Amino acid sequence: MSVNVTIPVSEAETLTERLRRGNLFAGPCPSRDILKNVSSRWGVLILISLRDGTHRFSELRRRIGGVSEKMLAQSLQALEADGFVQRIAYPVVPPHVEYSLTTSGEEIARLVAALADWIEVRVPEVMTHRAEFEERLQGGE
Amino acid sequence: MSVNVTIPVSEAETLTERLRRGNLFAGPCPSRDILKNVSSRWGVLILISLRDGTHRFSELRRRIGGVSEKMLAQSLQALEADGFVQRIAYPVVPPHVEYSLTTSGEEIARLVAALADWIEVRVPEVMTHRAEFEERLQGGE
DNA sequence: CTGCATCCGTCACGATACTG
DNA sequence: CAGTATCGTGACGGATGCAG
Repeated sequence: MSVNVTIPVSEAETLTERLRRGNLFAGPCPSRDILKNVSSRWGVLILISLRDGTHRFSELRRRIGGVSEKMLAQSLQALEADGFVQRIAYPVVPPHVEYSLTTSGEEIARLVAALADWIEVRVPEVMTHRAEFEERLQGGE
Repeated sequence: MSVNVTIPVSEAETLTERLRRGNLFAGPCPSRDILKNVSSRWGVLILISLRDGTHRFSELRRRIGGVSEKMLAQSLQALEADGFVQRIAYPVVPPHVEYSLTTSGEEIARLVAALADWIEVRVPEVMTHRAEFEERLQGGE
């Protein structure tokens, strides 16, 4: 369970540099897994969805277009295990389960949402660039 | 090539809300692809690596632990097509190719790096939480 | 050195059916 | 309603060989 990783530290050692405990550039570092859960196809959308409060399983399922029950449950569990999502199950029938962000979940969701916002705003430019890029491939060959 | 997507707009319409052109929550929106390239296993590390300047193919390969030639080339091309990475090939032998961030690449790399930094710092807490979570599963069953 | 092409194993993912 | 179990497919990703 050790996560000690040697990292190169320059003379100009910043604050986050001193606090950094993982190293994404080292292959077997657990930070890779964490990033994977958070930045996965459905992980991103779950985190963003939960930013506006508590939601039930079926609400999330409806909100997130194209997600299957299996993947939603799986992704939610991964985020719960990492401590980003809190799950509360009320022992009633029919079942009632609520999902919300933990404190650290809110923090990381903020960063993820910033990335998502940037992308959604820039979709047109990127698509244009993609078209030009592929056009250049045609002409160049 | 149309990317028009209807999005719900509340009365409190923010700035990014008005500029938003894509919708990650709609299944077939191209924003999903963009996010995928950027937040992919190797895309993240490439963007972060290029933040400190221009690098050659083999430099990136060495720096990013565990990446294969194939995936590095593939990921770089995806990022180039989307306009985040600029590729300059010098017509010499042996070949010499340099990769760097475009302006929009720098912007998105900043956001990705913020996410990565946050994760690397929190690796220990998350690992602890994971252990406790799995322990609870044992005891609860 | 920097790729591209090919083969091939793995596993992520979706569809479906079933349980509490 | 909120999952779990099972199965089948396809995409992802690694290894190797080759070209410019």
